[in-house]
Amino acid sequence: MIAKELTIGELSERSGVPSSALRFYERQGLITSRRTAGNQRRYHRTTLRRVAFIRASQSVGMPLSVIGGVLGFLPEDTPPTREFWLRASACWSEEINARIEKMERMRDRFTECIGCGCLSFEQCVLVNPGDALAEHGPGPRRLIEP
Amino acid sequence: MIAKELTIGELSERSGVPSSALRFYERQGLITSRRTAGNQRRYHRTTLRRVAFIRASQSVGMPLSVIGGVLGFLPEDTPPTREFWLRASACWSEEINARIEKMERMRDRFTECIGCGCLSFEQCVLVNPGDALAEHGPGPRRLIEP
DNA sequence: AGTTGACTTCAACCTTGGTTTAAGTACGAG
DNA sequence: CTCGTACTTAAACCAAGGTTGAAGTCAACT
Repeated sequence: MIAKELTIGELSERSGVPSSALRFYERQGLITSRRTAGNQRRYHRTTLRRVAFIRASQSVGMPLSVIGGVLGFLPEDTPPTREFWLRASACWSEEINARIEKMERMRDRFTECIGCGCLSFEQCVLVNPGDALAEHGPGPRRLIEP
Repeated sequence: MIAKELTIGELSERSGVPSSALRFYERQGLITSRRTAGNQRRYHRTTLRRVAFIRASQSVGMPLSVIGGVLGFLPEDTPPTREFWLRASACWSEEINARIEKMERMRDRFTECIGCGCLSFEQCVLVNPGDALAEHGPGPRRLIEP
């Protein structure tokens, strides 16, 4: 038989991701599907990998928008190359490391600040944080420009 | 003169926090106010400290619900003791450290997983994360039971 | 051919941490 | 007392990442 396509139910069961979430991912452009004559979705088998990548990336804290950006480099109907995985991995690691460092700085400042009892609006970096909410980084440059 | 109470505008200006946010904090029970005959809010001066604590805690990633839990131990009309600050600091540091460790584990698993190319639903811890979304920890035990 | 279960869409709803807006009321300076 | 500014409320809205439900259609088994 020719490579079997998956219905949304099958993809859902095999990935453990609810159909509603899969439809949501598709609306967001993270996955794509063919439609049958009756307007039902049929997924290429490689979509399983894409979904796995999405969930794994989410589990390390990546927002869907960024994941989508990276998946844009992955051709829809071919299995991802080993190189893709390696670059994605490097990219995520970098992001995670940046976040860890930021949290470490925060923790140290907090302890310091509390320790000296200075919690006031004029002096304290924590209370008037400049970079505290600067979450919108440049994203996966490494993957975009290999 | 007797210890001056603050209007919401004064509290807002002195803390740098918009009035809308202060009203929101009050609805959430994080701060309290007396009302004038005309139904306007008047804040005790110590509220400035509470607000500072709220913003500092937010800046290290604490959700308002948890901050509220901790502030529950701080009497409304007296300035916070040094001991309170120290315990709160210890409490937050612990939380932050836990989050950092979790992210480090995630990063390592991700690299490992990607490195071996195993990104599949049955084997991969990342794809079926047990603790990935276990954000609802026991909260500030250390402060509750000193 | 009929029935059942899986599929379709759209819209409403959830949480967190607020902001914005409208309509109305209070406070304080002059 | 009047005027302008500051205050009050409720309700609607934003982002993310979906879930839930209603109403209707498709696919497949018998």
